[in-house]
Amino acid sequence: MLQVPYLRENLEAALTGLNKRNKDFAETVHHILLVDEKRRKIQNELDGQLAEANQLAKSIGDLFKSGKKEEADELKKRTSELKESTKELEVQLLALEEEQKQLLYLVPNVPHHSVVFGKGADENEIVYSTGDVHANTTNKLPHWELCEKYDLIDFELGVKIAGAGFPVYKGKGARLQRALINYFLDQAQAAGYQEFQPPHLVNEASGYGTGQLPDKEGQMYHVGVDDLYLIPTAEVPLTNLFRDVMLKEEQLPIKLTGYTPCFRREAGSYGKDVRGLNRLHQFDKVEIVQLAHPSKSYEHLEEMVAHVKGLLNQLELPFRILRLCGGDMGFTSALTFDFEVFSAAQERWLEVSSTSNFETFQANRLKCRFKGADGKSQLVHTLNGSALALPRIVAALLENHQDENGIRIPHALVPYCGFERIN
RNA sequence: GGAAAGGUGGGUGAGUGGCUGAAACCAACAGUUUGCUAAACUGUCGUACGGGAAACCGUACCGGGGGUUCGAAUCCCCCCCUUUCCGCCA
Repeated sequence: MLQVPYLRENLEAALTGLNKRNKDFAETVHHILLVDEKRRKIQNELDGQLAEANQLAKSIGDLFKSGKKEEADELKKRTSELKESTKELEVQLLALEEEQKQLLYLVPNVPHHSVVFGKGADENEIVYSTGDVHANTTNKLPHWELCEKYDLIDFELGVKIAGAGFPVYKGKGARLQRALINYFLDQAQAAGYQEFQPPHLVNEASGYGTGQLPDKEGQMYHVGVDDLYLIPTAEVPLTNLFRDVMLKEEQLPIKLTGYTPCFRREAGSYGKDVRGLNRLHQFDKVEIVQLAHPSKSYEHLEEMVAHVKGLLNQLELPFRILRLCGGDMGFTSALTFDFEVFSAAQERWLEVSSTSNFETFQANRLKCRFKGADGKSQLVHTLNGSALALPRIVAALLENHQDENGIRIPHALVPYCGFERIN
């Protein structure tokens, strides 16, 4: 969430930025500042009364010790008065703090200056593209047919075991999954990311830390008996490793990677969006995460974008990079680049990575800070990106690299697969 | 799941009602000494919020919440977590 002092001192800039999201937050922000003003006033008053009570308690103690019981009793009258009024002020203060917090949960991150105003996905800017994607679309089978033809993935079996959206990978299909995971992890490691294997279930505090709670509660599977959530992305456990942590400036940037399955309820999705591998309840993903110095975070974002770009080039897939407009950007993000691969048979773009800088928005909830040279603590910037999400990559690989003799495995992947062709 | 012990600052750990925001040690940082390293010595060394231009001052925080008291890390109640033993088990 946004920091109140930031809003207080940069009100105009914040509102101008928020306007790019095609929604008006002015009222909420002003409300926050109003509550903040009240809050500070009450705290000031409360602190004064508590200070007096502390003084009195000391005096009473001293008087007791020197046997002046009557004088002590006299002072006690005042303390009981104070006790009542401080109690009342405390209730007010807590209510204001809670109100402020609830209001802050409603306000998304302020978009970066490079983000344009836009109503939705149609207005995203294409900042990179590999060229004419429609040149290679004749006689292509959709990946779900290829999966059946070459016995790679059994969607029906998945329905039997769990339900729609839980595919069963078989034979070379399963091997391809494992190859992609290893390939992505190796590439991340080569780029300086330390590999982690985090838990796949997380507690409520972690959900709040990265912003899935309270906004997107319905997207996560919740294990009621133990009050745990299945992770929708490795971002959640990986970023939360640094919840409530005070770092040293020289530790930055911290670069993490991890493979995890991801679980998403995807309630309300239907039609061609959920066909085959397009949208699943469980899928595999390798994530990269960075905790960065605020003055360097946009350089690191560029670096992450370049990393993902490299992966897609190595997989020999047609793709494009979008800079999301304000209306399409996620709640917690300040700047997001989406990567979309072109699916040759479906002839549509499939999102395979979303790489974002959250600036201090997550760090504020996480309380992940570092101490600068001046000895003052400040919030880190958090960034993350998929590198990459598997299912749509698999869909694109199958559809784009198919020919009459089967499916060609890109060179980079052959050592990981142990075969050059699926047929 | 049953039983017991315990949760204090970056770490170890003292602290059973006021002199404790918290001893001591370690780590860290700055300085002195030193041919270099090491050692030794001196000093600094929690976080958040509020007030202030600043120096600084105030308040809160010893797992979380509530209570007793003029006054709580310390006493009482509830909850959470961790560790150990037993049971179960990949």
